Amino acid sequence: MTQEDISAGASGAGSILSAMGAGQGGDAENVRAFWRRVERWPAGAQVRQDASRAERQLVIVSGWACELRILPDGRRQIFGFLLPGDPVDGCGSVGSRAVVALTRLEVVDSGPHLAHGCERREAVARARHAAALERERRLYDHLVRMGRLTAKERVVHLLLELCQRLERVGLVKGDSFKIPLTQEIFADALGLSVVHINRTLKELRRAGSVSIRMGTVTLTDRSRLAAVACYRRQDEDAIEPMLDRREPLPIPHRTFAA
Amino acid sequence: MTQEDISAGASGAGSILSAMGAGQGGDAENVRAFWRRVERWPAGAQVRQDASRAERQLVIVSGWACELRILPDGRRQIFGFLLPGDPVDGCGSVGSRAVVALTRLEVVDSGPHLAHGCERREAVARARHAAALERERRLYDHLVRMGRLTAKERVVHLLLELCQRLERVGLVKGDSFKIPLTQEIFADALGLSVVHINRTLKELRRAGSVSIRMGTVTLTDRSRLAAVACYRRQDEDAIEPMLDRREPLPIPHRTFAA
DNA sequence: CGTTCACTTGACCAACATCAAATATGGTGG
DNA sequence: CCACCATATTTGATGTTGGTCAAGTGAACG
Repeated sequence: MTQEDISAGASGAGSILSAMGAGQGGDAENVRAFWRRVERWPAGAQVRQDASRAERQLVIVSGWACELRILPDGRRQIFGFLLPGDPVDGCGSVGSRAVVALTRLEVVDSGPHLAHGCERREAVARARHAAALERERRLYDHLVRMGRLTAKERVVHLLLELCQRLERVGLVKGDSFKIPLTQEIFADALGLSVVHINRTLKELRRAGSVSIRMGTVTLTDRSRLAAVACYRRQDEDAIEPMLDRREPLPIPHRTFAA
Repeated sequence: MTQEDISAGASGAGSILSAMGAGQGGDAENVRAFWRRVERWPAGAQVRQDASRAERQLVIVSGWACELRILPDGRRQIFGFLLPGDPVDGCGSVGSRAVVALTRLEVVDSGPHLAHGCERREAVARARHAAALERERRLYDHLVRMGRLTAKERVVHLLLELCQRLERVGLVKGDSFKIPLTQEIFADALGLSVVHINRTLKELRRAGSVSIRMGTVTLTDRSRLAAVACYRRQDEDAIEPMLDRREPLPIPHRTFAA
């Protein structure tokens, strides 16, 4: 896959990395200092957030990771994927989930940029905050996927999300992008079995809307796909249309008594 | 249900409300000022977080609410329940979900306590941060429920969560507590149909482990229930046992090529 | 070349959804 | 206190989605 392809352009506009001055905008000295601080993790490694240094705030430069939990009996649930430009930590959710590298990973610590007196402090803080909001929104989306969407919808919905996120960091070419995921990982993310993921992909492929082969995904008619999968892009969220039914929620109007 | 029952003791130790000095510990004058600022919402109302006043930070004093989203075709997904002592907003997740009151609701704004110079500032900020961490953890739990647990496990797991949270604010008597929820709301939270929720509850009742009647839930052997539902209490989370399989995650070790 | 890992397929089964109707339950107005 | 009504809960019959088991295929890597 060439790690280079995946990392290329990861410092897209608005991301934490660009706020740190890693992109083309920064002066050469700054960029060199940036890369000197990059850490690398092998695929499969568990990325630990050293609790003793709370101000440490890792950001992914290249590669993919995922957040997950494994139940005592072996069942796995993946909570989401971390892409280039994403911060590794939530609000600091230590103990409630693990972060595992899915590919070779390059990360930097954005913590120093939050120190008093750093000229980029404001921009980095803003970018981090925006990223946290988006992350929360993604968790809601994921909840909707698993709670209320069918298998086909789930797959399309997730692919659309990944496509949109990768697009923002310049990792989508035309209608195609690469995902370093096995069908098994897909299954663990979407709460389905590998076999059923496989059949669902086959079905989507047959319908011509989605093609996944050798780690390259192509989404031909994204707006149509978005409609069938109830996908709502990140930039188009008003709270109003989220409840515009005559009957938002059947509120219990009975008074419970012992 | 007597709103009074539900609100009683809601300012348990460690909560935001107790940090604000609403409990028995505070002086009378403070408590009176606290109650003067309480706002009320009717059941079914959508609690809006006025975007123009970002520093507004509502906390529930009494009653239940839920966070949810409704899809264009009417499918509903509830993301979680908000109980007395909980802050209404996430990190400020405007637009990605709605908050709806499930009962009559009493809320206060903890924003003023975060102003510079307030003597309780530190304590309130700490409590808010702790609440945010817990909330994130609950989202993960919910994801696991819907992705990897069976219907029976989901119900038990959610009931255990609610029980533990209510216990912390003094709303559990013995093994029993009250929930102002219909089975339909339960279904929307757990991604199941009402009918199947009903049958699952019946089954649990028959097994003697759980009894739900008239809005009162009784969990007899909680530690056994926790075992069967893969429930992990909030206080016992180490990250280690979360991945202690020989094979944490099958990492794609094949290099995808176009 | 054999081994390993991922993907694919078929046969069968269980969990859960859907549809429709009956039966509580509690609130309300007489 | 009773009859009535709207809401919730419960149940049965039936269909669909997705899981499980097992076996086979295909591609990379040593």
